[in-house]
Amino acid sequence: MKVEEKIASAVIEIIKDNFGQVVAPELVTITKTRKEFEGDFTLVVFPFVKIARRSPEQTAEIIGGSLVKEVEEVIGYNVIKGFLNLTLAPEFWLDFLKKEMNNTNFGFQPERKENPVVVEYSSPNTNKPLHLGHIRNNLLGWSVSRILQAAGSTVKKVNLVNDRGIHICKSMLAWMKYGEGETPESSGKKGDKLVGDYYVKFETELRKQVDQLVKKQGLAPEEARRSAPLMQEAQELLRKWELRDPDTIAVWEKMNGWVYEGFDQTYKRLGVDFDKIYFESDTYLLGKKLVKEGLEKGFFFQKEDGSVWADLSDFKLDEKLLLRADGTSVYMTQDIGTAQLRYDDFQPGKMVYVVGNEQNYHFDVLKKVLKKLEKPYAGLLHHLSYGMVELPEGKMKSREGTVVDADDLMDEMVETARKTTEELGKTQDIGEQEKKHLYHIIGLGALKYFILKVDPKKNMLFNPAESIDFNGNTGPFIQYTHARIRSILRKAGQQRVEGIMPSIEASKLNVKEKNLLKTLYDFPAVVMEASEELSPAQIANYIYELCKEFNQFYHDYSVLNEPDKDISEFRIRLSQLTARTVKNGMELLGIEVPEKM
RNA sequence: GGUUCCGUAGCUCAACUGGAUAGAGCAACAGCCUUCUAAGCUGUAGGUUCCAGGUUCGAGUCCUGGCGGAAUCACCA
Repeated sequence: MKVEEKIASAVIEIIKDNFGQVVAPELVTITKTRKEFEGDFTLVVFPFVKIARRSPEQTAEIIGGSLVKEVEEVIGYNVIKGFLNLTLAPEFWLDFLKKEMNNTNFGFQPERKENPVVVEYSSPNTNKPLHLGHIRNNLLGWSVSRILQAAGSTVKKVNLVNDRGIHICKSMLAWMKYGEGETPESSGKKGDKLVGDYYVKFETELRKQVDQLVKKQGLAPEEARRSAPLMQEAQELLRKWELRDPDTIAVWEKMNGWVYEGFDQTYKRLGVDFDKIYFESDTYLLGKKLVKEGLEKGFFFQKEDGSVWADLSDFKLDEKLLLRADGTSVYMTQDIGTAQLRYDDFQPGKMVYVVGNEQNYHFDVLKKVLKKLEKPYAGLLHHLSYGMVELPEGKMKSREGTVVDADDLMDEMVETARKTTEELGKTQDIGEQEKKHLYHIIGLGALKYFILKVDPKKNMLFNPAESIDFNGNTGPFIQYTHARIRSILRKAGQQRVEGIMPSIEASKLNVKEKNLLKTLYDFPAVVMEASEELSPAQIANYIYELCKEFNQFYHDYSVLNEPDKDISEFRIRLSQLTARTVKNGMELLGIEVPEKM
């Protein structure tokens, strides 16, 4: 049991004994004592003053006095206003270090045998290359999966590829009409980029037709868009696809194959992976089937034109289309199918969908529709809704060419890492292979940290002109801190690092060492918190704080040149646990930490 | 217009879920390398937490009403 819990239950006992009432555990808030006050943990006594019928100060005095007697770790206290600051025996912190210093899994919980959590993320369309928005999605999904796992859950990472639908038909059509047989090999283009180009081509050609129709026939722009020949052809292509027309399927398979090759490269470089990949082309039929079953059972209704709808008015939502009049499926249909399939595949205890907040309404509806269908997993859905990545001029728009391409961005980051490292003159004793790897992990570290340190639900801003900093609250700062510690540990030598913990007098601990120990102590709780909140940002902010704490210690005291041998040994252990915590924490963000930089 | 989310230093973000005097980093200014890696450390300056009420011992956080921004309300995904 953790000390905080021990103190909390002691507090409940003390209140019962002294004031004759049992208080709810939620009222007992124990936090870390702020730096400007003396103490380690702080109990807020305001909630108990009514029960105690005494002033906050008197109440705190009574509880504080009893805690010193009842809880052996607590050796002192002071009262400031309604805050009871408790001081723990310094040995407590040393014992903590002793216990954890050789634990390579510090902060990670053993796997519980429970139903897995299925995390869906990435979910790209196969008509466009990945951009900065996808990067946020992928990093979040991967990191959240890793954090859940660290907190003891079994996790299945899945990707749902949007490989069918009208948008895919658009790039197919453009390639068939204007492509002249171009392939990634013939053009040297990355597969996803090539297909993306044809999607753009479709849009530009379509726009020409629309402009014509508006000018010559005076149609409204929306009407013109619908009736333009290219749009008609795309829709015809979709119908042919759903009828499994062999020629259409062949083109579709070929072009999607190019895209997957391109995506795989990007995923690999980004360091994300999946346990299972779903394709909507495999799941939409199941969705249709479920919708039809729902119709037969009377959960849904049909309009005169044959389209199928869900009436969600009992949930205070309106009607939602589930199948078109021509029988083709929509987005919602597919998601019904994939939810079912996923449930059948994994028997999950929870299904997390990492999808942008622009789809909040969609997921609200999906949950309600599944409830209408009386599916047991309707309540397991959790939409991890994250904010958009915005540019200084606003949202990224592919039509205006303001999209930040994922591959280009990674190139830039790695290049900046190279330049910065060379400018700092740190490349001497590093081999070529090693350098390449170093630039990669620094560049991606900067990018990943930049994105993951922001609370997922908030929109965030990315300014391409300013690029991403390597100083201050950044990935490279943390990587640098790790490299410095590792440098000390290398110099200390394996024997000293792996030796036993010296018995030093607890009273010799200085403030920086104690602060560092206290911060390290928090790590397991931070991991749990982050897994409950599905928030990598909490990990990022924690590691940053830890690094700052270490750097202060590093600045003020020497580890290896400390004359008192026991203290030097102790500091080696302390540094060791810090390095490991940094490493473990960064691993949860998918960021590697170097030995040297 | 309805619904949802957001609004914190010039800029980018925190604030342990209602707790003490709202904190970091960038940018600015002033310092610290003969000493384990200066991608570091220390200091100065920067705030009516959008506004107005309310709830209570206590509000950036909760409730109401404004103002400003974003998303969504498709037979797009």
